[in-house]
Amino acid sequence: MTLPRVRFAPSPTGYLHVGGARTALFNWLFARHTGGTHILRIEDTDRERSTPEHTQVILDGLTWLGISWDEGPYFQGEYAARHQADAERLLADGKAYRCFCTREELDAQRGRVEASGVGFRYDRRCYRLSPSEVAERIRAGTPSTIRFLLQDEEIAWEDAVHGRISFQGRDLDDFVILRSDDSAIYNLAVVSDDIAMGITHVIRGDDHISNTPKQIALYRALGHEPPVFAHVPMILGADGKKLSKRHGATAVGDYQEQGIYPAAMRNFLALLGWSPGGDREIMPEDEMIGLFTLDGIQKKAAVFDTTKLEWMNGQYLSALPAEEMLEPVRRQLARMGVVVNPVRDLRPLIDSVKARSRTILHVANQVAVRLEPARSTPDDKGKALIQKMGPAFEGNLALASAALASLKPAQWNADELLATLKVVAESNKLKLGDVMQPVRVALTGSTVSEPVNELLFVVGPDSSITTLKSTPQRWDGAANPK
RNA sequence: GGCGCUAUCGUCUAGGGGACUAGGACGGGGCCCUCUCAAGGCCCAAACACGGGUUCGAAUCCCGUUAGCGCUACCA
Repeated sequence: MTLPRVRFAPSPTGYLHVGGARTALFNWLFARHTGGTHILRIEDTDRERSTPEHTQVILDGLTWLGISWDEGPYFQGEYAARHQADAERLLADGKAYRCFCTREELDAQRGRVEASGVGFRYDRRCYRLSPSEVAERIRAGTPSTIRFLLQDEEIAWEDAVHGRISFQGRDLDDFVILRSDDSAIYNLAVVSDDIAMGITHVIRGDDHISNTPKQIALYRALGHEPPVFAHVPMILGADGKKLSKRHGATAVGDYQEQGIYPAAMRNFLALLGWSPGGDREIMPEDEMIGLFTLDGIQKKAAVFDTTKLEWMNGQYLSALPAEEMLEPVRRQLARMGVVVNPVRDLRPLIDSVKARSRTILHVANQVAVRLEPARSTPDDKGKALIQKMGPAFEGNLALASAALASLKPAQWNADELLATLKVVAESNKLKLGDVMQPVRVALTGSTVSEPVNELLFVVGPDSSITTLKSTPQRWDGAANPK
């Protein structure tokens, strides 16, 4: 048995859309699961809209997601000669014919037919031209396209995700396969390339279902068996409409910017329209590959739920060694204008905040505050606490900072810090929280953080004490509203 | 309009004729833990679109209706 050969075939006319990324992911997963070959083919035949920049964005996006390819990238534009030869072979075999209708004529025909409330199909007027008429027009240099002569017969296939799908030839059009400038139309180019590249399984979006009967007809006319088709469902926005820019982030680059970790994105995308069965959610790469099958693919379109993506990202971040997010965190800090001493080890800071973060951005924000606590400002809950405690906020803060200031450098560790704060609370007949919370808010601006003793440890003695002491002045307005 | 695809909690899904009092996850609500929060644990609310069949029995099979989506170019 020959190993499967699959391809991801994006057109470089925009960024890498999450829908495209998921199609790529399914192709890749299928290839890795079966030991087959994953081919990347850039469909750049739309010269108007295709750019090398877009190609690069797609390549970068796939790489970021950890989706690799074994062959390519091939560029469809390089196979124009073969496409043309295939079209002419069809013409010679009587399976296609020249059409001299102009765009304007066709638009007019279409307008008339659609006005009468029926679906438009080309009326084959050029197919009825006599050989001498055709020859005459060619001699006169009349531009022509080549149209495929579609037989009136049932065209059906066993779709790997939908089961049997069938179309009637009479519902389809004699579609153009070669433009008047001799360049191939999508359906021909795809079939020609898929045949040439030995593609065995075509895994692509649902929106191609209606192209499939035309492509099957082309395969047969060209003398080849069609591959297995697997049409994967679309990805929708929260309103149930096709995902588009209106919905906010739709490019994988956007999620990279927002601090999503690639493995989490990949895991989330895999589960959008595919399920291994049972309750599996968070899956390492090798397990996903082991479990992936085409019949685990959903028929129904899926809504992209950003909240669940962020939850999943948080799960990944919590489990990720700080080491592995060092680079993205550093990049983000630089973007925020936080100056970091190159020898400073950021890992303990990352470890202390990652469990409370859903994105790399959250991690970086919290690391920044721990690096420079003086940049903290109270958030809403922080302000509420300050108000609620009144003068006790500053008072307790002073008690805590005095005690902490008396600690020797060697005592600045989580255990000693906790013990010290407990002593402050007990000797002043305060609840632990009444001491802890002001410290936490002063250092971070937030009522949420790692345990306060760990926070102090990670911020360090000098920075902690300076910040604690300066906070009442720093926040004069916030601490004494109105 | 024509053709096609789809239909289980708000969302992602499990489910392949009896195991369904329809399971899990996100989100929501509550409790526990705790200096706070996150994580974690426990609990609650929340769905088989509708109508007909087939069958002893249907979320599961068939038909229809409705709704949503896709395609309907010398775009891909």
